Amino acid sequence: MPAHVATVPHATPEPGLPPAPLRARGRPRKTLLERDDGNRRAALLRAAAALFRSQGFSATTTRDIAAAAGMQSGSPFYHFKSKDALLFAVMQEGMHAALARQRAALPATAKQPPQAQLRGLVQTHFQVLLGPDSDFIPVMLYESRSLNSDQRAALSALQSEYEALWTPVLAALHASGALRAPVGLARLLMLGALNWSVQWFDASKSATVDDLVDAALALFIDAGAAKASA
Amino acid sequence: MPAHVATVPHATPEPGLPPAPLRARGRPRKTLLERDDGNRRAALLRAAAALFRSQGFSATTTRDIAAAAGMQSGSPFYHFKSKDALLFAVMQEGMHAALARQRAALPATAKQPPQAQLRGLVQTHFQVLLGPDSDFIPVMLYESRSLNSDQRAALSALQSEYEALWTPVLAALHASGALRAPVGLARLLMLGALNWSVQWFDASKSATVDDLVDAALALFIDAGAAKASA
DNA sequence: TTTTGCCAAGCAAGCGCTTGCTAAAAATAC
DNA sequence: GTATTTTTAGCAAGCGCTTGCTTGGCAAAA
Repeated sequence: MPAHVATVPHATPEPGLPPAPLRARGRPRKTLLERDDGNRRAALLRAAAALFRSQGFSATTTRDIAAAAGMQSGSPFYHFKSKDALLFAVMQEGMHAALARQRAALPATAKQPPQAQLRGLVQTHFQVLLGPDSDFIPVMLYESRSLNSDQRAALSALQSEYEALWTPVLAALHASGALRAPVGLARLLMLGALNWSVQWFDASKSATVDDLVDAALALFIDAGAAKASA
Repeated sequence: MPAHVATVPHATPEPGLPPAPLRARGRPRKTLLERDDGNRRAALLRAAAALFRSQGFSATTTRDIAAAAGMQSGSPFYHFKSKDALLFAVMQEGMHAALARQRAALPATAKQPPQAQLRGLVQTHFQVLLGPDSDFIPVMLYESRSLNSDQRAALSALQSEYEALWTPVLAALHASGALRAPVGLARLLMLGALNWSVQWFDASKSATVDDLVDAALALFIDAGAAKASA
C-alpha cells in the first residue's frame, strides 16, 4: 500500500491556551470548544439503553447500537470491551442515577411523618421510571438475566442499597398500623406494583404521574390508621 | 429425554390453531389408541416455555428447544411454522389455562362478600404464576415484544377477558370503601404487584403462596372499612 | 398407498468481535 | 514556538461461527 502521505495539517491547537498540565484524575476530558469531547460514550449508552429496552438485549445488535450513535459497526468496541459490558454499564448508570435522586430527595421529608416519607419515595421512583431518560432502569429490571454472575452480584448490591432506603419508612408505617402487611413482603409487592407501571403507563394518556402517586398511596396505606398515629 | 406424563387435560380447545370451531377440514387428527399423537407438540410447547422464560426468546435457539424435547434441529418446524409461532402458541396456551382456572374457581366465592372474591382471584393468580407448569404466563408477561402486531392483538383480547374478571370485584370493594384507589389504576397496580412475584418468589424460601395471598390482601384492602360494609 | 412424524444435512444471512489502519488532538521535546 | 511523539477515536473489512429455516428422504402407522 503506497500511501505514505502522512500530512498533518494545522495540528496547532488554540494559541494562547495554557496546556493545563494538571490532570486531576476525575473527568478532565473537555478540550476547548466545538469538539464534542467524551460524550460519544454517553451517546452509546443512551442509544444502547433505548434499544435494549425496546427490543431486548439479545435482539439488539451491536450494529444497531453503533448506527443509532452515528458510528460504524466496529466502533463501539473501542469504548466498551463487549456487548455484555455495555449492558452492564447501562444498568449501573441507571442504578447510580436512581440512588442519587432518592438520596437528594430524602432530606425534604426526613422530619415529616412516615406517610409523607413514603410519598416522597414513591414519587421519585415513578419519576425515575417514567420521566425523561428513563430507559436505563427498565433495562435493569427486565434484562438482568443476560448478565454474568459477577455483574449480577455488583448490581444486586446497588439494589440492596436502594431497598434499604424503603425499609425504615415501611417499618414505621407498620408500627403505626397504617401498613398491615409484613414489611418485607410489602416492600416486594409495592415495588412490583410501581415497577410494572413501565409496561402500561403512557404519559399522553389520561393519568399523570401525580395521579399514580396518589393511587399507589391510597392503595397501600390505611388513611384511618395513618391519621390516628400521626 | 424425559417425557413426563402430560398434565394437559383437554379443558381448553386445541391451542395454537385458529379458533375455527369447525372440524371438517379434512384433518382427521386423533388416532385410536395409545399412540402418543399430539403430545410431542405439547412437549415442544413445554420445553419452549421453560427456555423462553429462563433465557428469553431471542437468546433461545430452535436447536435448544428441539434438544429439550428430544428431537433434531429441524423437527420443531414440522409442528410449528416458525419460532415466532411457537412463542405465540406458548402465550396463548398460558392465557387459556389461566382463564380456565379463574373461571373454574369463580363460582366458589360468587355468593360471598367482595373481599372473599378478591382473595379467590389473588390466590388463583398466584397459583397460575408460581405453581407447577408455570412458565407459560411469565413468558407472556415478559416476551410479548417479540410478537407481531396480529399476535399481540389476539393476546390483548385474552388479557382483557382476564382483567374483566377483576373489575366488578374491585368496583364493589371501592364502593364499600375497602379499596380507596380508583378501580382502573388499582387493578393495574395490583396485578403489577402480583406479576412481579415471579421475579423474586422462591418456593424453597421462607414464604408460602398462602403467605403471599395474605400479605397482598393486607396490603390492598382496608380491614376496617371491609368489616364496616360487610 | 398415503399420511404422519421425524431425521440428517445444509444453505444463506446475520452475529459478535478482531484486526490493521488513519488522522486529528494532546502531550512532550527541542 | 516549532517539531516530534503519543493518545484518542474511529473506519473498513472480514473471520469464524451461529442462526432460523428448508429440503429430501424414510420407516412406521393408517
